[in-house]
Amino acid sequence: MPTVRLRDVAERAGVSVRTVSNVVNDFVHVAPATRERVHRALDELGYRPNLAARQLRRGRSGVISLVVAEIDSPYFAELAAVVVRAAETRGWDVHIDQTDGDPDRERRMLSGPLGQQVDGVVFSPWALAPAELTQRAPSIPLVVLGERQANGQVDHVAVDNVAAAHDATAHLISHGRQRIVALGLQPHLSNETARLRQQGYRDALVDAGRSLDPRLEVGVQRLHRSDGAQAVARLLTEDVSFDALFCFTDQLALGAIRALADRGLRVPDDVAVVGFDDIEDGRYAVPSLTTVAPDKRQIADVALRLLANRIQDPAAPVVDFVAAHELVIRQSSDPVTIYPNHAGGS
Amino acid sequence: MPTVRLRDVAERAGVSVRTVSNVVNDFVHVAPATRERVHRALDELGYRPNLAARQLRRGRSGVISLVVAEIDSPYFAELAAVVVRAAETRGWDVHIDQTDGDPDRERRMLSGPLGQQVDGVVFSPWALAPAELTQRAPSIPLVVLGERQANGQVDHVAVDNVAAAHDATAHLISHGRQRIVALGLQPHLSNETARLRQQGYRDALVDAGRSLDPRLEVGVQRLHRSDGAQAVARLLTEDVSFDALFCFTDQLALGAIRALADRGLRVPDDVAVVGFDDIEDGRYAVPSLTTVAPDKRQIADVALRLLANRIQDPAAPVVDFVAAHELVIRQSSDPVTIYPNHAGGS
DNA sequence: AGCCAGCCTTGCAACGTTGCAAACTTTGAG
DNA sequence: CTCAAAGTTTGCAACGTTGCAAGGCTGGCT
Repeated sequence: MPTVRLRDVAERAGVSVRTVSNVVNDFVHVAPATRERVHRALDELGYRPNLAARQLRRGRSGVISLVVAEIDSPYFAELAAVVVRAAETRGWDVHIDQTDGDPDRERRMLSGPLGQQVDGVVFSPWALAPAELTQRAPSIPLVVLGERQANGQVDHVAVDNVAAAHDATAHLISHGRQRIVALGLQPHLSNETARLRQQGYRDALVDAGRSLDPRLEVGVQRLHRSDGAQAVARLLTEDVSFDALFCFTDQLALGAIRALADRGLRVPDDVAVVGFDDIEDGRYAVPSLTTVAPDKRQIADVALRLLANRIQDPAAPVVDFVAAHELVIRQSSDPVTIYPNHAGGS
Repeated sequence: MPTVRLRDVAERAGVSVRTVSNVVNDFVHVAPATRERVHRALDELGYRPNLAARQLRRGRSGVISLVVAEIDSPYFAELAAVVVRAAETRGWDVHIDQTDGDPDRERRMLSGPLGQQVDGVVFSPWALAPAELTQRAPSIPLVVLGERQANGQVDHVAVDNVAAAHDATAHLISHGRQRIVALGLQPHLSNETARLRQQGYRDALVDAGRSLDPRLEVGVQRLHRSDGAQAVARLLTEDVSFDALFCFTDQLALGAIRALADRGLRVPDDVAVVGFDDIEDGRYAVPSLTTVAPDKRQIADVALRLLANRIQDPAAPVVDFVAAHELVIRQSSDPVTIYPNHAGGS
């Protein structure tokens, strides 16, 4: 496979290297005849620009990095898919990095994954405290997803977690549920998202004149289905009574439903379940899962727009964007619902 | 953010640029004292190598590309996660590309995604005929996942799809199922995988002395849950009678289960369901999903090993590796099963 | 005819790194 | 004490591209 360089094309077309470069980059002021000739040589030789050289010269790579905890978590996978598609329209390539929710790895990513290889980072923190984010920010254009950082020093896109959790909880209350569990605290991590959802849950209970019961606030190690299943199993073993679950992620909710089914408990008749994220699994689960649906498309679009701005003007004012969310009511919390929201392929 | 170059470090440490490079690359023959001094300068200035320059000079990027149809498909997401982790141990970064199952985009990826930016490609084709794969291969080290290409011209890792489909179908037969649907043909695509699974399905029926019924071989447009749900809905509308479904992917199976539940059909009592892929959703679905589980870890490990070999020696003999698979029996095909395979988080 | 403006093309240098091989220093053997 | 071998450090050039600015050419205007 002979690597074809501008020089090779130039020789073939009988022009200078610079002119070929001009054609490749669609510069003005190239005579149509020349352009034509160069294009032919380009095609014949199958030229493909060496991005390393281009980047070295231009100082830009056209690659951004998306940093998430784990790419095999459906929420992150779905988010990654929309980010990649949105990036395409901007001519960007996306490099996906996993941190496995490890604070150290998250920290390392902040100082720039891939060396100076990437022009910017879209970062979905999981275990890192907001303070750390702002502290490390300046080294590279950065947009943070989720969480919320008090002192707006970094561009940021997220749903209003407190309001969303409030909505979900209020929905359960309005359907007559008496003992609602909040499932998904992560006290061992600086997981701001979990904290905000807990806040919304409490607010809703207080607003409804209910009292808080610490036994109904349940922590998990991680956020997989197995954690949800185990947590519910524990609750049942410990004879904590409850008739509803507000799970901080859909994965937890699906695991929880699984565990309830194993114990012969019916959803939603015995226990109503609400999740968070609107992953595809939930739409097709049996019963289908009521959930808070963040507008992922919007999150991706806005994040990339902010990142583009930040790259262009590092001194631009910081933006804190609140993305839309919607409570999608399905079978798991509402016996009346038959089969809503069936459409929507991927 | 001042970009720190080798030169800056060299000045600070009072040595030549070349020596700093030697230290960074852990070359032999650097005096301990010098090494120490350079290391300090490195730390103090926070040097990070410019990978573009390094790649330009070395001709290697340390990045490989993983090309899949869609990253938000759980199977691909889970596969991507193991590939990324396996790559890490080799010091490689992984660039993930989506083709959306578009033949043109798959073709383009073959001629080298990202310019000459990547050292090799792990490619999971979906819509491309095997012939095309071998034809285009030589431009870049390549390992193909899934499918099967007749004339071993490309390194290749896959489960034995025929045998696996045979296992799944035979399992349903042995449980007394009479009319077994094969769900997931893709006649409009050159999808070899689907063809092989169909083959295994037919073989199993023939082996059991059953006759083939074309009405029980059902095609789908794509492989999402919605396609599975729609296909089942159609079958029921058209009054095709069946008591089992062998779905070519777990996603189809989960969609199918959803549709069956909507029509009041019980799984597995009325209809037994088997999927393929062993995605996490299936383990926690209600009922939990019987499935063919390819050894994803092994697939990723072997694929990267082959790729490393190929990069090192482009002329090495071609390897065709058959990865392990296992039929995991859960509730959806076996009323006796209570709650197997609960463990195993992600 | 002379001149200017605009169009088109080009050569040079530099981006930050490492391969190469030369040059210098130290060590040890004879 | 000399010389070779081994250890250590260095300058130069090149990887393929594009920014810069200069140069050549053409055509239109006076």
